Amino acid sequence: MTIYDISEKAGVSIATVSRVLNGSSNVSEKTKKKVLDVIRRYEYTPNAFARGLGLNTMKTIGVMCADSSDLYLAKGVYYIEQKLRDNGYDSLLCCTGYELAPRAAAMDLLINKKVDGIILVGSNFVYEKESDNRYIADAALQVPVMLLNAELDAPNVYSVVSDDFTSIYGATLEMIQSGISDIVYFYNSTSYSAQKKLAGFVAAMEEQKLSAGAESCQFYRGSHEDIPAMAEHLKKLHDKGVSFHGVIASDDTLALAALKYARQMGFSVPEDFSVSGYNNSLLAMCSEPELTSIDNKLETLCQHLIGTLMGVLNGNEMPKKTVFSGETIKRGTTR
Amino acid sequence: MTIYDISEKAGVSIATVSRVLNGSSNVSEKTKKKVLDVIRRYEYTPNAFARGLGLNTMKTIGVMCADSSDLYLAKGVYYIEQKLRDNGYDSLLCCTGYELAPRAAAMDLLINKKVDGIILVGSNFVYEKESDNRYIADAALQVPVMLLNAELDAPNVYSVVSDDFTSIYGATLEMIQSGISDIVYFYNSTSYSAQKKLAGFVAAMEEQKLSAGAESCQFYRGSHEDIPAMAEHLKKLHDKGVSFHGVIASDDTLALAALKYARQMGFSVPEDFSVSGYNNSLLAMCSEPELTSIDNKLETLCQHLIGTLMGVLNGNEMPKKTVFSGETIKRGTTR
DNA sequence: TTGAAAGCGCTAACAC
DNA sequence: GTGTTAGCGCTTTCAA
Repeated sequence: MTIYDISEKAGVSIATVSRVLNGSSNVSEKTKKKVLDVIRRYEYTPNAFARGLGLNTMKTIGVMCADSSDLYLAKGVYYIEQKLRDNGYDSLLCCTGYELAPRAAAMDLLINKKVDGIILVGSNFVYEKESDNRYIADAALQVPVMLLNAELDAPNVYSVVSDDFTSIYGATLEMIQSGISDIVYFYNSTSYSAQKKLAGFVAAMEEQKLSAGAESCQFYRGSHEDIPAMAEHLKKLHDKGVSFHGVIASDDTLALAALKYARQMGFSVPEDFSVSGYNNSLLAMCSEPELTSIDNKLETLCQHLIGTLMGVLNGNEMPKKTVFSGETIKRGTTR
Repeated sequence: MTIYDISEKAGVSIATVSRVLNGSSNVSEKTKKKVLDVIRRYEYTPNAFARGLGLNTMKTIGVMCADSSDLYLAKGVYYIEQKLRDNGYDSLLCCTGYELAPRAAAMDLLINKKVDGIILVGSNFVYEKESDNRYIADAALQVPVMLLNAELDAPNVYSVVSDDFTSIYGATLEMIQSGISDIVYFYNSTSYSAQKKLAGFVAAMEEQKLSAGAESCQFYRGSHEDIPAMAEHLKKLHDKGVSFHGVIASDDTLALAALKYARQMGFSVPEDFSVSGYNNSLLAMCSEPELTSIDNKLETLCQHLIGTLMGVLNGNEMPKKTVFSGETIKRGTTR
């Protein structure tokens, strides 16, 4: 069933059918009804490919993330998919892992599929080395690229971020003021956002004349899901003679690992040992006591990101960067 | 840059360019190289919409799930996306929630977008009432529909499931044999798969001459993420005078809630109280002690599902239903 | 082995 | 307010 069949059965031209289909105003109520009747009777729906060919868009946005099963990224993807749909767009999902090469390849794929825009979910898409970010700038030559929780200064690239520096800075300060001075910052990423967080920790510590040297900044490399291994990392640190009674984690998983470590050591939390997480994910409710964690307002970020993208697609001038602040959700792992 | 430009620059016809593009055999090595050179020089890539119009496919699969931020469903979506990409297909993601109407709407949308197939991730897509499943059978009239962890007998619908009945049956039996007889089954879904699980529990209990009445089968309605509320549900049950020292949960979240309840009651786990979860998700590692949970081999299921879909798309006869068995991963919450 | 030409089903400029 | 027609960029017969 094509537009020709409908036009024939309705006794009008294909142009009229097309007008009805696209809600054009210049059609008399009478013919409109006539056409609509035929369309409904035959359950006709226009061919999306033909339409795409003519309009050069199929109202699809490419959504890339390292790993859509990661608790935090999954939430991001979820919100974004919802809000895109609300705006009449579909989401083409691409899980790329954390390496550069497959990401660049995925980008090419998306652009060849003629998506109207690309959204990168997660700060890990922006690398430290400037030249590694060429793949983003290149893609932005073709379609707008939106970064969730990452920043990159390039034409047609837009960023919506949470103020990670300030959030971690605040959490660290609070922990210090609660009377703990031997704090370890525990992280597993070197992305732009991760660097901001680290800087927030260091700033707060130094401001309070506390050491924030290599030993207090613990980088964990390994699976993002292997909590026992993360706990083991802290145990080894302790065994090396480093003493600490507080952990600021860059992620709820790492915070949970810190909690596991504390329990293994026989510390009671939060009396002897404090832990602060990040993301305020489901995990924060899983432990006993429940995790103090920083909520970075992911849904707000996503909402804003989609708003910005829609603006860009409509040809409006939109802000290149928007910053929201996070909020500490205090629960049982801090005093 | 179109196929015409390339054909002109290469001094051949568009048909030849098309042949080269599609790896047709009937092109001399010499012209092939000539065309390929031009293509590379101009970085030409064919227009996907035009191609879609001609071939009537853009190699895209619709992936529906209730909520891609749900820990379990997210893993499913993740594996499926990966394996589809390995086979040269893209994933159009649709998060539909748990209601029928938006699901039927999403299906129409996907079909109108001319996806080559539809995958439903999660047992919740199949409803108890037969007529509510018409939306699936209808969609299957247009494209193959694959069900992950759900079953529906209709033409062009294929199921890949884990044997939930046997898994729960086994877990229940084991708990009984460990010396616990007052066991509560704790669940939050009435999907087909959920019913199988429930049946597994009831079968094991009755076989051991234990009661599996209304009080031992606790249905929790409410947010799938609100662990404290779930724990509260069990607390209320206890306050009503129901005594129980074991919980078989249909989900790791519910199991964690049971653990929280046990802790609130001052039970020590697993000495006084046993808990068994389901899905063997990240959550199983979060608690102390870690959760005994049933691994339903999600990745294997997904792998098989995609294999079946690819077979169907290639016109092969494929099995309508495939069953894998689960495996109990014993950790610290059971004796 | 190659080329010419007829679609694929729609949109939109233009004419009436 | 409605119809005619020229694309959009590709695939695929059919001839040569």
